Amino acid sequence: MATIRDVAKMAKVSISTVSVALRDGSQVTPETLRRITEAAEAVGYSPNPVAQSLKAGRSRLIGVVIGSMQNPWFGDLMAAIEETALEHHHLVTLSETKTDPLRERAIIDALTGQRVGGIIISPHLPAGDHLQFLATLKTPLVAIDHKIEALNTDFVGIDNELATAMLTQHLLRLGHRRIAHIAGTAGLWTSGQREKGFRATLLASGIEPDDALIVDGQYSGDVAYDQTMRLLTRPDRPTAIVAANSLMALGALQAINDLRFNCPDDISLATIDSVPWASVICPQLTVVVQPIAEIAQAATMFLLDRIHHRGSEPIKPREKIFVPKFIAGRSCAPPRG
Amino acid sequence: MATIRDVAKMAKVSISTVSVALRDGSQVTPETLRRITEAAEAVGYSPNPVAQSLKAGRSRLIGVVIGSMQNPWFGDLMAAIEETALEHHHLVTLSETKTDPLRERAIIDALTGQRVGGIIISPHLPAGDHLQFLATLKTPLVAIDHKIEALNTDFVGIDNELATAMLTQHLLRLGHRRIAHIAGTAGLWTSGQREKGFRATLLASGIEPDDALIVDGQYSGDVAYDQTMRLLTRPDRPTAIVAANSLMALGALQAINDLRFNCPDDISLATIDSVPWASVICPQLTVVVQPIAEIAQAATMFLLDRIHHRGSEPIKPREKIFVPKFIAGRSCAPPRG
DNA sequence: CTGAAAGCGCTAACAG
DNA sequence: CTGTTAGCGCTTTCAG
Repeated sequence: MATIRDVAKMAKVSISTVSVALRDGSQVTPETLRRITEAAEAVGYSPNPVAQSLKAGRSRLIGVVIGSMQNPWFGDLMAAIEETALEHHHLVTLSETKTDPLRERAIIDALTGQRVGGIIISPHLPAGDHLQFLATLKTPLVAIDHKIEALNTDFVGIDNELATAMLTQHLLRLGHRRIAHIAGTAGLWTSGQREKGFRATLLASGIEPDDALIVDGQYSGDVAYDQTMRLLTRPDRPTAIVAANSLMALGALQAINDLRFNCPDDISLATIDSVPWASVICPQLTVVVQPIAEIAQAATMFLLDRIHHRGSEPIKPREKIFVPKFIAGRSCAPPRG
Repeated sequence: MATIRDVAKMAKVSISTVSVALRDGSQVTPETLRRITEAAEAVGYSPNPVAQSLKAGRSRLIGVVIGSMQNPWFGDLMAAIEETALEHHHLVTLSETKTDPLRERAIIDALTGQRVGGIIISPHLPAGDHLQFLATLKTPLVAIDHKIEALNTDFVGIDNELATAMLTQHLLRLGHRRIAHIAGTAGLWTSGQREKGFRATLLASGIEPDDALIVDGQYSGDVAYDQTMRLLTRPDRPTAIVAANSLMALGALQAINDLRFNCPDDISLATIDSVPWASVICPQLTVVVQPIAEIAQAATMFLLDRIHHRGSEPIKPREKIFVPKFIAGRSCAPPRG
C-alpha cells in the first residue's frame, strides 16, 4: 500500500505538503497541487484510516448496539444505518447485548477502545450504575427505540403511547369492550409507554382496564403464547388482544389457532410492528408499523452531527418522534353476538 | 484514557518493559510484574487498539459483506459471527452490497483500508474482473453460501444439490410427477446447484424435467409470485413446486392463495430455508433448513485461523459443507386424483 | 507557499 | 531482565 511518503517523493515535495494539498487544494500552488494529485493517482495512494484514527483519537466507525438480532426490523434498521453511514464514509460495527448488562458493558468498552466515532444504541438496560456508565461516556451517543429519560443525549423513536392508542381505538370502534393487552418486558420504557397508551384509550372511552387482561409477554413469542393460552381459557375471556410487538402477536396467533379459535371471528388481534413476510400470515395482521428506515436514518444523521460537531458548546439533546402508520389487515372484526 | 506511558511512570519502568510484561509475564521479574500490573490496574490502563493496529498493519475487525439484509437468515448469521468474533476479541463490521459490483468493490476497499483482519463474504457477483480483484486480495477471505470455484479460499455452506434433491424426492414419493422449480437468480452458484439437484432427482426417477416448469424467480418474493401465477394458469399446471429459497416460497404461497388454490390439496410446496416465524404461516412449509449458526461459526473459525496464522506456507483452502435438515410441514400432500 | 519536526500509543529489535 | 531507539502513517504547528 502506497503511503503519503511515496507520493511526496514522486511529487518532490515534503509529506506535510501532500497532506495539506490533498485536504485543501487552495493552500498550495496550482502547479504543486497538480504534481501531487498526479503522483497520488500514479501510486494509487489513499490515506491509511488507522493512522488517521490514531492521530485524531477517533476512528470513522459507528457502533450499533442492539438487544437482539432476532428482532423483525433489525435488517431494515441496519440497512438504513449502513447506507447513511457509508455515504458519510463511515463503517458500521454491529454487536448484540442479549440484554445482558455485563455484555453490554463489555461491548461498549470494546467500542470506545476502538475509538469509534459514535454509538447508536437501543438501550434495553437502564439499570442504576449502568445508566451512570452510559451518561459519563465521552463517545457521542444516540438512543433509538428505547428512550432513557435520564440520559442526556439524542433519541429517535416512535410515539409508543399513540401506537397502542391507535390499535385500541380501532378495536373499540369495532365494538370490543373486553380487550386484553400483552405487554412488553416489564420495566422497559417502550413497554410502559405502550401499556399506558392502551389504558388511557380504554379509560377515555369509559372502560376501566381489567388488570387480569394485561399480561407480561416479555417481548417474546413463547411467553406470549403461554399468556394467550391463559387469557383464552378464562371464563370471561377477552374478545380482542393488543400485542405490544409482532413477535408476541405471532405467539398469540399460534395459541389462538392451537385452541381452534378463529381469528378474527372469535378473537381479534392487533399489534405494533409488522414482520417482513406479513402478507402470507393468515389472517393478515392489523398493525401499526414504525418507519424503521426513517428512524435509522434520523439516528445516524444525529450521530454524524455530533461526530462532526466542532463548536465549543455541546449539542443540546434532540428528539425525533415518528408517528407510526396504521395498516388494516384481516385480524380484527366486530365481537361475536 | 490511560496510556502505557502512565503505567510505566507509575511502575517506574520503561514503557517497553510494560509492553513486554503485559504480553508475557514470564519475561520479567515477578516483582516488576507485580508493580506493573498494579500500576495498570490503578490507572485503568488498556492498550489502544488503534495504535496496535497501526503498528501491526492490521486491526481486530472482521468485515462481513452480504448481498441483502432482508435475507431471513441474516439475523442468525450475524448473531453467530458476532458471538464467535467477540470471544476472540474481534469486532464485526457489516456491509450490504445490494448485489451491485461497484458497491461491493467500494465496500471491500473501505474494509481493506481499515486494515480489517479478514472478511467473510457471500460473493453474489462472480463477474470477470471482480473475481480477479477478490483473488488478489491480501486480506484473509472466507466465502459463505455462494461458492466461487475459481477463488482460492475457504468456503462454508450447504450441499445445495442435496437440498433440492431431498425436497424433490419427498414430492416424488408422494406421487407427484409434474413438479415445477422456481430457481434462484440465474448465474449464481447456489441457483445452479439447486436446479441441478432438482433435475438430477427427476431424471433418476425416469422423469424428463420439463423446461417450461423451471422458472427464474431471482430469489425474490415478487418475481416468484409472478412466475407462480404463470405456472398455475397453465393448462398442464404442475401439482407441486420446489422453491429455491423461502422468500420465493412465500411469494408462491401468496399466488396460490390469491388464485384460491389450496396448498397442499391442489398444489404442494416445498422450499429451502425457513423463516423465523415459520410456525404461524399456513400451511406450515415443508423445508430443508441450513444450519446457519454452524455455518457462521465455522466460517468465523476458518477466518480466525487465517488471521492468526503465522507459518510461512499459506493455509490451503478448506471447505465445510453441511447437510441441510429436512423438516416436514403441512404443505406437501399426494397429488389429487 | 513549503518543509522540518514533533507526536498520537504501541511494539520490537538491539544493547546494556 | 530492562531500557533505548526507531518506526507504523498521518496531521499539525511553527519556522523559513
